[in-house]
Amino acid sequence: MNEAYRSGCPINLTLEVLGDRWSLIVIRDIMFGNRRHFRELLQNSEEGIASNILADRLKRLVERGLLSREDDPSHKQKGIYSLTEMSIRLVPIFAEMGAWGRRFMPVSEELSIRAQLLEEGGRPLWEDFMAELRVLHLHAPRDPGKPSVFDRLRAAYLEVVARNAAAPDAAE
Amino acid sequence: MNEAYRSGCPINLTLEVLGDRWSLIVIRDIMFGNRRHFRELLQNSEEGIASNILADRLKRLVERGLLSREDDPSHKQKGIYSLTEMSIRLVPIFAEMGAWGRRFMPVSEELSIRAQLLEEGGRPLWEDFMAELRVLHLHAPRDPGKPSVFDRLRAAYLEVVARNAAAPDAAE
DNA sequence: TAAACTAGTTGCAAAAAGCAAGCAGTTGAA
DNA sequence: TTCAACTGCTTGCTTTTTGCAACTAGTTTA
Repeated sequence: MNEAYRSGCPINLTLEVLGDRWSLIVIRDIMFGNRRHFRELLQNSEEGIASNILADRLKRLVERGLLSREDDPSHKQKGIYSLTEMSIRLVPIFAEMGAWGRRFMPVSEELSIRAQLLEEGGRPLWEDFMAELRVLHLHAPRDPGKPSVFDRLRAAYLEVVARNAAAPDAAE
Repeated sequence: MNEAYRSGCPINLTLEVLGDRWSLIVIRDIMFGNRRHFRELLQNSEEGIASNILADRLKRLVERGLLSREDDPSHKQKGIYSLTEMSIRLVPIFAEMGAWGRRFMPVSEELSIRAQLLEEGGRPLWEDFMAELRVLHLHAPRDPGKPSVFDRLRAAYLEVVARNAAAPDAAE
């Protein structure tokens, strides 16, 4: 439990907590896909995470304050994983990573539409999105006037999926 | 050499290239510390990277287009590693990671002063810094009017180091 | 009451990271 | 001209992490 960090550099410390192949993927699925249970995270995983690694990452992320876990009142075995302020504040990093990936990597259209919207919306949209994640995950009061960024991102994604299902030759 | 990616998600693809414990550390040292040779990267490494891992990462990053390597004309054995446009565009990610690390992790004052300046300067400063990295690494023509962001970051760092050397009890 | 579903475990193989030492070629000073 | 120091790595070995597949104990639903 005694964590000795390699250095006090903020980039290094961020990397020590998030710099592996799965931690950010798990947080991404909770954040953008609203997957809150173990099975949802396991079975809907685009990248196919293994159950032992998912279990390990969830445990580690809870220990380190990036996620919280509560029992689901509707099912004695289910746990509900939620973002914390610490992970909600990763939104700008996700947005920048998405923008970079879109520019330099062979992304698919379907999976990059959300990154595009986040990039185009810029910091004001990120702030709205973070406020909304606080409603979803931290029981913050909902701002009645605001349209949902979360829903907008999901709708855009589903629209692309539907369009590509209709004309599968144009996919990717 | 046949790279099969786990998915076409931009965040995943970024993670597949940079999501390990050392790649971004190496790029950080080249970018902010202007370390251009193998030995410089090895011996001045704050985190103590091993030589075999450094060799492997340099090779991988060159293969993947994040660094380029040229022979140093002044020494037959030396290679000079440079950033590419692909890695220069990581500046916003570094800035956001630095800001996040400063907020949530136990950073040291000395090593976080640059992150603080980048955060305060915002995107306009990042753009200036990227322009300057293009001069240093891509042989872009220097803009004569601009004061150097790189020098400013370094000066701020050295100032903190000097201050803490004078009053070592206040050091983190 | 049995099938299906829940959150994980367990055991083992493969890959990656980490450590310490070594190496062939190059340079610069005596 | 010779030798120590320096160059970018490499090698051999151990430890840690990842990945795969099967399995488990308890819970819910039909």
